[in-house]
Amino acid sequence: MVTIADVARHAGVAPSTVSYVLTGRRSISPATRARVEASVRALGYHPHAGARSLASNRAGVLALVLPMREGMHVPVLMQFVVAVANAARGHEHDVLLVTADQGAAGLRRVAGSAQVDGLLVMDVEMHDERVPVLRELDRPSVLIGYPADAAGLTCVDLDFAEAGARCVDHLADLGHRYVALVGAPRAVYQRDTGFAHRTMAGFSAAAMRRGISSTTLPTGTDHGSVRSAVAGLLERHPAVTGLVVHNEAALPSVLEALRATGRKVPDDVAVVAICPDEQAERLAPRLTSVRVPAEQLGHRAVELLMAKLARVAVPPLTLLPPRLVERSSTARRCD
Amino acid sequence: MVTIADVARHAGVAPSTVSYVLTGRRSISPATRARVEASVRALGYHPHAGARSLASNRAGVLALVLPMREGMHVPVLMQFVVAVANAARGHEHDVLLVTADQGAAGLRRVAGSAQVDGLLVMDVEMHDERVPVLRELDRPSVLIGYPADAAGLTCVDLDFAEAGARCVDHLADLGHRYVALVGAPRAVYQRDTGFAHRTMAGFSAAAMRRGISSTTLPTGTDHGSVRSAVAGLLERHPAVTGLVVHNEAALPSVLEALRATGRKVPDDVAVVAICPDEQAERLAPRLTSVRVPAEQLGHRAVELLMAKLARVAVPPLTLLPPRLVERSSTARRCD
DNA sequence: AAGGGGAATCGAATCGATTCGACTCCGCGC
DNA sequence: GCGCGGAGTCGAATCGATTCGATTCCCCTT
Repeated sequence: MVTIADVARHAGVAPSTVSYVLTGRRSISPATRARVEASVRALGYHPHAGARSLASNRAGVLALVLPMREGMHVPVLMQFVVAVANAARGHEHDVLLVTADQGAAGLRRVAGSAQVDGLLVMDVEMHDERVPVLRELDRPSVLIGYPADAAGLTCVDLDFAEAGARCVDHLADLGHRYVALVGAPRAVYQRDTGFAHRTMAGFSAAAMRRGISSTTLPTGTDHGSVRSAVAGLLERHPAVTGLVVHNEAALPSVLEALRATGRKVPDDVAVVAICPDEQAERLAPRLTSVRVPAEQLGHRAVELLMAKLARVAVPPLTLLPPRLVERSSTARRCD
Repeated sequence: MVTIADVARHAGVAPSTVSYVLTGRRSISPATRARVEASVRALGYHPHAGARSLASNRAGVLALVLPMREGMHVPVLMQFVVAVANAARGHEHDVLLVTADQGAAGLRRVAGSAQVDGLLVMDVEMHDERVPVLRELDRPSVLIGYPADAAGLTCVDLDFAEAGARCVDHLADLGHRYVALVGAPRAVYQRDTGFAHRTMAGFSAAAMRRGISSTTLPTGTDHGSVRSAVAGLLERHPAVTGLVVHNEAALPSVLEALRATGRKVPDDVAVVAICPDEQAERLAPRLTSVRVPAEQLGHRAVELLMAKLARVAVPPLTLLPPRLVERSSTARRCD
């Protein structure tokens, strides 16, 4: 292995000088800088990560705590992971994967062993056992999603309440008087997940505000159950003309189910989805949707974490504003 | 931070003794062991990862190089990632994410800085720029998928050629005389990806062997293009009665397209998919399929890497045998 | 000409674990 | 009774960077 001493010898300087060239923490004459950089390249020097972390008390690694539970839409999750990895690389950091099934102990382990400088935690529940642990850790963290008690934490999320409301407003503006929310699987609500609750709350509140009728139903992800759920909904509430779908995995089946009952989109029933743009583009018809900005969320989460690492103050809660994009699954309603 | 010296003092022993208790590399009297373990718990001691890696020359971390390119099916990929993370934890290792867009330089960086003990590389192409780099690195690696020249490497993969053949055999056994392969997006073939080629080769060879007609077509992933591709296929080759689909993302659209042309599955056209079991179970009708054993592959890859780290010899190529599960999308054909 | 000050560099201490050699007991065999 | 060997423990060297004074040198001011 090539060490900093080897580079120093090769360049004819002290090891500390090499270090200062590399970290830029002290001024270095252009001549020396050039000589050292040449030696680094000539020898193919990479600083030893362990030694660096020991001496500098910085690991150059962020922990990303993955959720692995029922009802999460995997492609969205993956977009997020990749966005985080890229953003982290932009700040000279790598990403260590921690699976959620390691629970709070996993957080303690990676933080306690100084393996990571900070933590990103996804899919936080309203009452999450990991939240108190994060508070007591000596390392900064950023949550994606936010728990009931977010005091002392830094959270990022899409403003799901506003997203639900936007969908209703859009439908109401188009003349719909009765709308339904086709939501996440029941399990997601049962385990008290913030984003599902908030969407529902925003949806219902907006319907009240606009004075239109609304109903909601949780939905599974397999074709059969989605189909029968949608059919049941339309049977019980035949006046429903607008659907808000917050369940990425069920989207194709929802459209199929509408087709099967002979309803045309958007003429008989309008559909607004909360899902990533690519998915909205890929289905037929192309869906009016509020995008889930996984990429942005990941990016922002890393920015916030880096700021905390640099001891810069950050807002406790960052809610990204939802953006609704109109496509072919909604149209003005002429009653 | 609690150090090993703190633990040693608390337990009334030398730091080295604490280390031996923790690593088990020398014999320790039961009494001392108990005392040290109690102190470790009492103080909440976690060894400093950097210090450990510096002293022992082992990082306790594996690199996982993620593909991030067109045509990969994300849920399968994610299954794989999680399987790797869990398997690694089972061997006291963590997983560091390296995105493929960092290319060979990324590998050099994480290996050169001793950040990881070994590397897992996914989605290897036939002529992959990373392969020569892996050969020259001083750290062991395992590839998922295998390149044209696999000399000196360790590779794991599903036996895709055999998988393609199994599908054909199954259809031939049921009496089909004309089968088609609905494959990956054209881009996947163009960039010379092993698994797509091998499936196709196995498919075609088996058709020859069984003396039945066959045709193949690459397919996109968006609804419209899949639909027209399938419609076109059936128009040009009306005698086709069996479809082998090796394109997870296109599956729902393929079924839809068949329905749209008025063909019944399995009565008019039989369908065999190469996809994860859950997906086969989730669609309507439930699909006869050869499973893509992402979980097993990840697990096996980690096992192989750990063996190499322990300097145990391992086979250069591990091909997992495909398993075909019969479901409702194929049935005996009575001509 | 003396002295102040900043830029550039060096040397040595430091981070926290692992590991090797050495030392102390103790029991056993002869 | 002496020596031998193994079990158990300790002490010190070591891993490879960072970082904090300290030092040198030069320029500029007064």
